[in-house]
Amino acid sequence: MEIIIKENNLLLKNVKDFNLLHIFECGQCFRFNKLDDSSYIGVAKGKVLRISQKDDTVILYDTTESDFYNIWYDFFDFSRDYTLIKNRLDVDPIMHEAIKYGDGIRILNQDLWEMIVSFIISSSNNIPRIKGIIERFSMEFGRPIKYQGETFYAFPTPDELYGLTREDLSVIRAGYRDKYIIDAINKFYEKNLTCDILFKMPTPEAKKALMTILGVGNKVSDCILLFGMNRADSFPIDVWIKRIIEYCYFDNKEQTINTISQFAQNKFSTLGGYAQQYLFFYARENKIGTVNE
DNA sequence: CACCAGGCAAGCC
DNA sequence: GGCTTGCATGGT
Repeated sequence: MEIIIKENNLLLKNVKDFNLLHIFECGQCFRFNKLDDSSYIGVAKGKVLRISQKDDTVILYDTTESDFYNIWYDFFDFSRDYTLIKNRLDVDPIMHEAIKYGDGIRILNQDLWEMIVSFIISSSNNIPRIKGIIERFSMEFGRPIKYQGETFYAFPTPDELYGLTREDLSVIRAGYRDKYIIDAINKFYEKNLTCDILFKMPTPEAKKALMTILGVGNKVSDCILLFGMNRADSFPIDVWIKRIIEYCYFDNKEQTINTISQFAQNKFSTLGGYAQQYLFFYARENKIGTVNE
């Protein structure tokens, strides 16, 4: 990868295993949106980023070299060799197809606190509405950031949120999940649970700790581990993953979550998280296992 | 009008 | 322990 500074923009040339559309449409990130020119804009790590791609050239707009190295290099997981991951996961015709279809997916390293709240909101919900709730949440309680004459909002921190009541939260229209968000705020504010504490724990222990938060169960904790803590040994099983695994590997017969979890563990081991993203994207975009499939 | 959406907690047995 | 049910809201 070659880095070129051009006016206020940063050009990355010869970028491998990177597809902006797949990265932002595979359901891992709720705060980036496509513009008319098919670039993406969003807020992460307290900054606004606009980014575009043409073939193997990626442009980060209005970005300094130091922000690239300090923030976006890690955010886009550029240190990881996805060619190696794809080769290791290419173990059967189904995975081969899913990897080919979702080529260029990367698992972003997003803020842990943001992932906790975002995936609490995600439960029994659909992606457009999840994005709406998170956007209102940030707009109401987050710090404003000016960018090109427009105002964006950072994801609010536990300190900024402490003391909010369910009534205060009603403006974001999260439904019954508001009490779960408040429980997460309290646990973080009281330092019973912090990002530092969680990062120091091995995956099974971190999962247990996360599940002490109300509204964080088996699936939500796996998403938090995968998207907020870089724990690719977790394999979140939602309705889509359950459906595609049953459809492709179990003759479309219903299986328990435990069976599917064991199956993924045996098949993908420590790369389960990456396998999950390819399968999720493939299943959703092709409506695998649904009536219209 | 039902039914569903990146599930979960609480209440049963 | 496992199984069932209610849950806010908005889209189809």
